[in-house]
Amino acid sequence: MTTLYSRVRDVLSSATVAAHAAGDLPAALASHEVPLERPRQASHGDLSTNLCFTMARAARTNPRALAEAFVGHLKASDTDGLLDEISVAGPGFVNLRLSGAGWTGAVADAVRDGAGYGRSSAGGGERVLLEFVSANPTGPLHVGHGRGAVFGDALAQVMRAAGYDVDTEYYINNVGNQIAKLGESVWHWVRLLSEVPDDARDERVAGERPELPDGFPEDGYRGGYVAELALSLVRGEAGDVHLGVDAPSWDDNAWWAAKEPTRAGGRQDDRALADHAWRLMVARIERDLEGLGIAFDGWYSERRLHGLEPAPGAAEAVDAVASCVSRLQAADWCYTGEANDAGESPVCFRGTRDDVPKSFRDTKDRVVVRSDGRPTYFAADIAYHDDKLARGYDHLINVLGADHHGYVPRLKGVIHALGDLRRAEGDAKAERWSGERLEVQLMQMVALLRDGEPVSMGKRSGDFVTLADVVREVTTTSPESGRDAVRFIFLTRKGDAQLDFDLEVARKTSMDNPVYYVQYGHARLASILARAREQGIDWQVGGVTLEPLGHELERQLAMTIAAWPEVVARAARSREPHQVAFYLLDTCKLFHSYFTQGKQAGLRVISDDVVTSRARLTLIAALKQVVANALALLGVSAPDRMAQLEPTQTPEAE
RNA sequence: GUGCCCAUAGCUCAGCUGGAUAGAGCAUCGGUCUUCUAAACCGACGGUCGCAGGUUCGAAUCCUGCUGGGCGCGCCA
Repeated sequence: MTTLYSRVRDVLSSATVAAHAAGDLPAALASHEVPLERPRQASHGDLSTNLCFTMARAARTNPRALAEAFVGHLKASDTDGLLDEISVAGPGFVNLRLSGAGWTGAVADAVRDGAGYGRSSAGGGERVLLEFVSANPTGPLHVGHGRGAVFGDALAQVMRAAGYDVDTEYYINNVGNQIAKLGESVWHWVRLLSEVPDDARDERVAGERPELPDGFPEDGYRGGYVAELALSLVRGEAGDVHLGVDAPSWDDNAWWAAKEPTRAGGRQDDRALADHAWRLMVARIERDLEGLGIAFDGWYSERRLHGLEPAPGAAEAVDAVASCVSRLQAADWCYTGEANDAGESPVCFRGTRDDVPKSFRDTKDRVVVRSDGRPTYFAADIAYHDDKLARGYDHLINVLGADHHGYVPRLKGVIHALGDLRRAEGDAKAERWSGERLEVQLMQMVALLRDGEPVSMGKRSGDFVTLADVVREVTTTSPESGRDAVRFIFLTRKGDAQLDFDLEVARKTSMDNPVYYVQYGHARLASILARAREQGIDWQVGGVTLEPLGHELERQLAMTIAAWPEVVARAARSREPHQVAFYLLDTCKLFHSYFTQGKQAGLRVISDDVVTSRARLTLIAALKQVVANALALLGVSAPDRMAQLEPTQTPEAE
């Protein structure tokens, strides 16, 4: 499907071919290579290209002179009459003013393509695995996780629309010290609650910070959610769990004991408890994500990598971690490190090797298997990324919290090493494995505020405001509003700057909180079309002419519609879903302006002039389509109607 | 100590492979509803793009140094 931009690019492209043949331009450009942008100033035309600049730089000539020669070929290439005026401006811009037939074409494009308008094949079907959130299942999600979640989810949608083949995945860290600690914390609550009459239990665990049981570990998880979790276990709501009565010994990881029974470790009962605890947390995380409209294509269990459970559909568990480590060891990517006092040695990853490209060479070799034989988190991650690539993905994107940035080069070094290893093993599919295959999108921290005052978010302290709490609290006018507001707030800024999330601001329904501005725009567009239906004006008949469109604002609106496929492609390429959010704001601003002028200056969409009304209704329909498509990519609802509020009214507080 | 991210209007933020006179919203001030939703619109006010150099036809954007804020640098995950 062609778009206005692609049609104009075709014209420019063939003009470069003609100009090049005539010796007026140093090179010819393919259509997709032609730079095309909307000038900031309307007087500079509808579209503009600076292709003469880049060519002049390469050929070391004067861009202005190139432009003068180039425009001579444009008229002849414009066989469909898209261009009205062609001019050279400034140091070498070529400015284009489109003909009416040209710019109204964007309106027709949007109406024709409907929900598909804006989609493209720019991504070329590249298979991408997008991993995000992946929060440890030791507590509920907080707002920081929410930011990564919303970003990742919107990015997946945007990239899919731009022609990437994206799968999303959540990596469950259900192995290791933190899980053991969760199990231990739950155990203390279970022991306490077992001795409390059932009708008194609810009160005992109530609140964000219930009084801890005696003997609760200093570094345990203190949040009320742990008590709730224990309560559901005690009541058998989570299935049949055998509850131990003695204090557990988590010093050595229970999971390790299962793997290597010869080592001293936790008992079967304790493992069962930890196992139930993280599963319940994962279920809660999944529910909280659903509250934000987020569902993952896959959930990947770390236990699987350690051979503690089989892959879905597989008969037997495989210890991929051990396999990766031993193979890396054979290829000298891992080696036995210095022994500790007990004479036990760790295994280290040689991320400092000279043949690791400098940008992701590590400053220090890292332990993958501890001296006591237990693999580290890093070891599991090696196996995990090996598995990701082995599944056939061309490109891996990990959305991580900014506090993990030091980890990134190490991980890229690992992929480099795995590629080297796999090629040495004769794996033809590993031909292109390199550190560049992994891309990390860092999300900076979120500070939760209430009226400008910081709200504490420590997981261990128990003084905890969860993501679900936040969504619930910012819910204002409709059940979806909390989700919509939270998503839009996260998506109206880039991910690389820290973000203050103020609960009071998020509760407002004013322009402090622009999601409503955009939704109101959509509702207004919908109501115009509804009005047209009431009055029996059918704009969807054949032969509707767009010729009556001609007002400057209508031209700008059409050009905005024309830009939508470009916005999607660029947002996907640069991994910046916020560009879609700002596009929405710009588009709705233009529309609101048009609408108000219509009321005040005889530019009404629906008038006695049926031919003009039909043309304008088509424009409105195209706009509504574009706004709806953009909102869909962001996962924000597009209401056809919004309840009217009094101008100064703020929603009633709960 | 060392590495990464950030610094644009009073506040919150955009600014597209370097491009034309740096833009929104909020706040402040002043206007606009008998007619498709005033959750809207129009106007005014407001900037030495943290500081200092450099690269070039051209720098908020690229490079170097500095200042300030955040975050890493574990046989934690």
